[in-house]
Amino acid sequence: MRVSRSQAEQNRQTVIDVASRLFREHGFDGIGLKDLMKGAGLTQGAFYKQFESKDDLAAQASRRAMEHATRRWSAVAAGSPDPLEAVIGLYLSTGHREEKMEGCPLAALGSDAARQSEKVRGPFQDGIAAHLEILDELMPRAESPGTQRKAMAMLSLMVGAVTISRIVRDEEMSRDFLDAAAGEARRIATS
Amino acid sequence: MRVSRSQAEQNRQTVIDVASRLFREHGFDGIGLKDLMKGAGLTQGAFYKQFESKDDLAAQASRRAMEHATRRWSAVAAGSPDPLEAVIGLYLSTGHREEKMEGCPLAALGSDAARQSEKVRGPFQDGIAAHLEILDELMPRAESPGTQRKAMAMLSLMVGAVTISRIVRDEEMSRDFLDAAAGEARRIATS
DNA sequence: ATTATCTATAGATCTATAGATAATGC
DNA sequence: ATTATCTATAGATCTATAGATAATGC
Repeated sequence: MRVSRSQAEQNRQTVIDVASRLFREHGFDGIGLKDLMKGAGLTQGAFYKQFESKDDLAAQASRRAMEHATRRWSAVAAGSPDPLEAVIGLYLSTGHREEKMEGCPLAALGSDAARQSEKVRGPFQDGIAAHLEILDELMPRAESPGTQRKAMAMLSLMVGAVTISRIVRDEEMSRDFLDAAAGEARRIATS
Repeated sequence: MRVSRSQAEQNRQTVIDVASRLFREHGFDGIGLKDLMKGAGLTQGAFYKQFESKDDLAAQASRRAMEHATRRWSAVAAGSPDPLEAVIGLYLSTGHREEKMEGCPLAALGSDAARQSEKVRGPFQDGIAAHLEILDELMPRAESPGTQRKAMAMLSLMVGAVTISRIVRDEEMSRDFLDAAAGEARRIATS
């Protein structure tokens, strides 16, 4: 039953990956250790040799999810002639709205995260700061000062819009929120 | 043990009021029927004579919370010489950030609501529409068309900012999000 | 006679721990 | 000998139901 150290380490990484997705889909309280471990092909009993507690896993999964999201923004920006527009367009798309499990952890877990321990909120804060840095760098610097504050407003706008677009049952209204936010995000950048 | 019909109805209303606050504080999955009923001075056994299921209570509590929030916006607007500024100032304040239990359900339960049944998301959608109507009416109509879309962007911005300000552990950063969003909300209105 | 609430409980699930097992690592 | 994972379980909690109780409403 015992596996090699590298296999054990790989299992641990798989659990964190799986948890980062399942927490985004079901919320921190909406999925148990049994199903989280099952998602990684293990049983519940193996959990506590790998993690201190569920809160510990939540913290590590949150860090991984936020870092993944940050890298995604960087990649999208790097691969486009209009980087800021690319980030805005991708984030405020129906595609992102539908893929909660792989999408932004702030939109998938925002109100949940506010109720978590400091250990979990720490990784969220770090990820937020990283997102702000990317937006700040992409912001046209010519005529406009205060890009830091603009980045904060833009992130708030985008997170709020995707969150609301996922609540709303009416497809047209849901889409309008994404479009309205995209339009306003572009205006924030160029004002 | 039996109480009069009007007393029973009053008890039901109290349960809905209590639930609308406790769900905002702990999330839909973060509080059980036992504690919800206890908050209304009753025991768990009385629950199913009053409600179909926990989901049923979640829907009714969500409706009440959203209607309460809408009325609050109306009242604040009606009592100020600069109604839109009053709503923005109140919503994006540290006071609102701290009083999750009495504050906006979208900020307190946004990512949770997206995972709920249609029965719960319906009341949220109705409340969102009501909030948009208020913003739309308060928006200066002079030079600016598309007030409907502006209202959507403004609501997304405000909900996102309060949600993030509650996650962030650093007090200065948290406050900066509220201030940045307030500044941008004013600019959306007057552009 | 009806019924709102109570106590009690069923059956499922949750987090966390204990002890057995079998493969690794020395 | 050590240890990663397994099965099994403790003890708490969850939603929902059953039956008793006592006050209302006819």
